[in-house]
Amino acid sequence: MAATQTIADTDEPTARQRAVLDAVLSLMVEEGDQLTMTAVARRASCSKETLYKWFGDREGLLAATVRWQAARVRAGRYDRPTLDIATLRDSLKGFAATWLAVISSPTSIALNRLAIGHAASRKSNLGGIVLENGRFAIGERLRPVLEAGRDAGLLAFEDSETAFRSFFGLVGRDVQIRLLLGDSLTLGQDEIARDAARATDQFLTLYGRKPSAPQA
Amino acid sequence: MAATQTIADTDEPTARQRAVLDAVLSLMVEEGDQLTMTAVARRASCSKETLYKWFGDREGLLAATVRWQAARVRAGRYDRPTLDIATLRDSLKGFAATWLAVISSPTSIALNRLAIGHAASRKSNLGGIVLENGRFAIGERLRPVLEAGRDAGLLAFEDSETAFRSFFGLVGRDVQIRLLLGDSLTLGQDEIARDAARATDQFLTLYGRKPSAPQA
DNA sequence: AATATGCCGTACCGTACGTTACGGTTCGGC
DNA sequence: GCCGAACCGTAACGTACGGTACGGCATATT
Repeated sequence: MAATQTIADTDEPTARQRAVLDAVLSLMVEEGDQLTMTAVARRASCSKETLYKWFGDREGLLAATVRWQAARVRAGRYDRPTLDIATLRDSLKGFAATWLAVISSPTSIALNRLAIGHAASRKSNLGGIVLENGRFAIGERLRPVLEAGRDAGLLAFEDSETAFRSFFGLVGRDVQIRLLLGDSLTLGQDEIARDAARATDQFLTLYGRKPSAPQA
Repeated sequence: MAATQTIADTDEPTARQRAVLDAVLSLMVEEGDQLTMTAVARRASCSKETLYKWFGDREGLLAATVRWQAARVRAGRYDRPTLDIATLRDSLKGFAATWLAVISSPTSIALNRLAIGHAASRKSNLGGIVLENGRFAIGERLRPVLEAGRDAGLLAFEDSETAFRSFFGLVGRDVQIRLLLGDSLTLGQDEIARDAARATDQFLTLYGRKPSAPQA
């Protein structure tokens, strides 16, 4: 290793390296297919030699890109779980809207396409990284909210994971798969807000405390 | 043109051609990545020249494969919409179970991965074909059931498409995206049946006539 | 000033793969 | 039994791309 600038899986990328990763993202979004090392080098105005020194190989570059984008998305923080139904509803709506905005963003679409393509061949963990930082990360962050809601007597469910998965389905519906397959589906700000509210209402209908407890 | 056996987009493939397409499917499922023309020819015990004569080029071969698999899945027929709640519930459960079985099958996963990978580059309509024969086909087939349920006073919704999308979300949840990204999620027969029943119950809770009408 | 380091730009290498071409074989029609 | 069409197996071609090597430049260090 010595003093080389090789970026390890855990290191923070430098500013220049982040610029390179942004170039990868922009190229992914615009060209989709043409994500070649030469194209990246040209877009980022760096040499291929530098790419290989920093990221090892193509896989390493892609993995670093996924992590970089994940770190950026993760930036949004969430408030403490609260005790009244209005705040709970707002929290859920916020989660839903954020999630819809993420999965409908061109960056997320391109990244997921890439990871899904690589999931076909075993030798690569891009899919795992995307799952870990997408689907599972949001699940982990929503869980305390759901459990706080249950503790406050606002929600009723046995397993928070199962409850979350229903919420996930009500929010996302067919949006992600349609976008991934190239359907021209556009979600504006107002549409996202409306869908988030609808999904939240439906979730509260299913798992709220007022009506009789659902679930077999 | 002349008497060549070139298969057009609308033609039915011959038995031998279907065998070739099955070889493509098996190769896709097993190898994922290694879907090369040479590998297909070897697996199908045919010459590459024949592949090109029959399917034009690689794109044509893949498109024919998608259509072939779609035709096979479409084989399942569905009964007439009925008028009592028990039959409606059974119809919905049947749809849900079928859909879960499809999206969790190795063939569907491999096919969707391929189509998603190709959706990144514009010049290909594999994604459109998959959408048309998957998501949209099932939507079209479920719609008469939903509308019959509404006409019979069992369901309440303004837009059958919107209602269907909620059903779609409640059934699929995070299953498809997790499988596409390589998550090791296995759905057995009993699990599918349980999930289908749960999703149907939840859908009926949201859109059934008995409780107050939901939806803003 | 001299040397070293880090990086850009580009040329280069090896390989994988889509596509084409061709010789040999099987088979239906005459 | 002969002819042509269809098809198999394989070799060959062209290209695209991952990865490497190298010359030049700019900045930092001594």
